[in-house]
Amino acid sequence: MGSFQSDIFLIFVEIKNIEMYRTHTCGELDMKCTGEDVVLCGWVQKSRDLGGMTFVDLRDRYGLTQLVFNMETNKELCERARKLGREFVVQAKGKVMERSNKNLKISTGEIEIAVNELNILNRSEIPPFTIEEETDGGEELRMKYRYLDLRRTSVKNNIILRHRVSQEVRKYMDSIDFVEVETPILIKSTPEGARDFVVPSRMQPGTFYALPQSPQTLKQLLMVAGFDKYFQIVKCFRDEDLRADRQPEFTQIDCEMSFVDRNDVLNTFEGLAKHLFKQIKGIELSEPFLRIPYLEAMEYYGSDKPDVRFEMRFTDITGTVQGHDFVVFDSSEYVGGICAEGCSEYTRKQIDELTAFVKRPQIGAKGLIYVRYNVDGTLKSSVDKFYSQNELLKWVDVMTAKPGDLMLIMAGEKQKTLTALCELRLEMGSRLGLRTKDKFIPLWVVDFPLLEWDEETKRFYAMHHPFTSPIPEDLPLMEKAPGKVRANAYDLVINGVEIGGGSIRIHDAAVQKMMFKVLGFSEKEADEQFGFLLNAFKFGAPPHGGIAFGFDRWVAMFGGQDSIRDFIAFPKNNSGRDVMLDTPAPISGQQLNELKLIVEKGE
RNA sequence: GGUGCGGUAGUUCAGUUGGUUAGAAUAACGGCCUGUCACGCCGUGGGUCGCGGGUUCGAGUCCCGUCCGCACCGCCA
Repeated sequence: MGSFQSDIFLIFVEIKNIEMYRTHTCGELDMKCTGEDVVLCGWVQKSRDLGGMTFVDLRDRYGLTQLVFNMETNKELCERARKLGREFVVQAKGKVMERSNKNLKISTGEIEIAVNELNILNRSEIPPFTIEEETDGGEELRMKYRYLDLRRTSVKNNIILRHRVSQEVRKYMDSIDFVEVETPILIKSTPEGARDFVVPSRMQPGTFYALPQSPQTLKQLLMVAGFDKYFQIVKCFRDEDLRADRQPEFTQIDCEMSFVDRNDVLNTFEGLAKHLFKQIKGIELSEPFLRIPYLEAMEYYGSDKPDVRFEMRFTDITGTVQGHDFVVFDSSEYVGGICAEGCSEYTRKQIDELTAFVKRPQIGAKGLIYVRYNVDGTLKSSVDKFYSQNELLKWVDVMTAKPGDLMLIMAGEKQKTLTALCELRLEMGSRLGLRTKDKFIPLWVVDFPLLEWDEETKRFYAMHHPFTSPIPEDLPLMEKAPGKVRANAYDLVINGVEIGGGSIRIHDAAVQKMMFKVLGFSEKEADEQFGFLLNAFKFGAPPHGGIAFGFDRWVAMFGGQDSIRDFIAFPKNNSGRDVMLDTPAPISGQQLNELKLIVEKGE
């Protein structure tokens, strides 16, 4: 007790005597500064006590600078330096000196500070994990002490990268006349889409705000208001289960424009994407981005977000292979395959691995058939019993295989098989090293279906949202074949990651009415849920459309990682908890009373 | 809601078929050391084997339940 208090007193005295905390950061001194008197502040990364002298690595946001203490020059100071613990906060005054032994691994490695005054600004407990690049800390511990984790270079750099991207977004959007407008966080719950987070109202007990899943309707109202180019970097909330690339609160670059068609929107935001790639990654994407229709993406890649860094498209060989008494193929709705270049020498073991891969419960394929197209032109397959070499040669033709290739084939119900082939294709892409982190191929997926049929509730749901406009030429189909109507919608996909999506919206009251009808909303229900929007559309809504980008994902992609978690300062864990804040948590009885809420106890 | 993997020293992990006092590395602490930068050398302390129950002469190890973490499926307009 006594010693703790005297420590406080000591620190207090030291702080009082400080006139200027620091003259430089720990990342900026070099040989040009030798001889200068400097003052540095930072955290003790590590100290190395060699007996006669002691080295201390001082760290701040900018880098690492070595402090040196010598028993011969100043015994008392050197002994104090020896007692510094990890993560102590100190101020060091001294002279910049050239090192006799240089460390070329760090930018300040040619110099060191010969310290003549050392002030301990604050002490630290022993950190629960090492604050180093190769930390010994596990995920959970790092999240609990996230403020310590954020001291580590890689996590810190991710957060700085995020800052840089947001700055570049604002710079670019401003340069093309977009206005950033903040929209409210306490809004209204809507039935469609993801589950809402809700906030109880105290003033009107029994009623609730909802947090926005996106500012969709609000940005449309801004279009009615005449802000013809709007954007916002904005938090969105969805109460759904988490993934490595999904957090319950996440950030979007939300954009909307008036008097535009699809091309205008795609071109504008291709511009933004190119700007970011240039500024952040130094990559010049000069070609226009590829555009492929949804149906084509599904047919050739089995996914609405294909990774097109490599080809390996699917070939439908149903017609070629059926009718040879091979019951697996004959009874299948779809038989398709991919051709893995140069893999004909795959061993039995490797093929078994792939078979096990597609049979995993998550993929659920029944099996995998292979055809080796050997370099000598012969063919070896797992279905040799049913197909002659001549028959197999037809497959080679259809799949445009070359000697040395390996054809991998799956069969079954079409949709399921395409999905399984998609996983197999990605796996082969990874195995062949075709999915390199430094290569970026953006792609617009267009012409999504407007509606999706749900078997459980026996009704259509909007694939995007209920304000997405149909492609004009499909409008006549709305009444008789709603499932066939294509939406004027688009996604930006980069390296198999859905980075953003949007659409041209409905601005015509009659079309909107038709849409609600197909979705099974009565006029009354539509009015209750979206009356504010429908009402606004009566007062001169301009034609408009827009897009929203997953900001966290985009930053993570620039940072070369699949998980967005380390690009968010304080993320939630797998089950939606903030383990640092220890929340969600119960609230007090008084709070519940004020809100007129009763919480049921137990299950 | 479901599937898989995991939970052992402050931390990251090992721990055989169920069998003596549960180990290693690292961190911490003490000592030695004048050019370290993953410093080196010597020494010391440190364990609710997630929690509860069961089987057994005996459980870190086997069984049941439960909690927590990670990845994935469902879900995410």
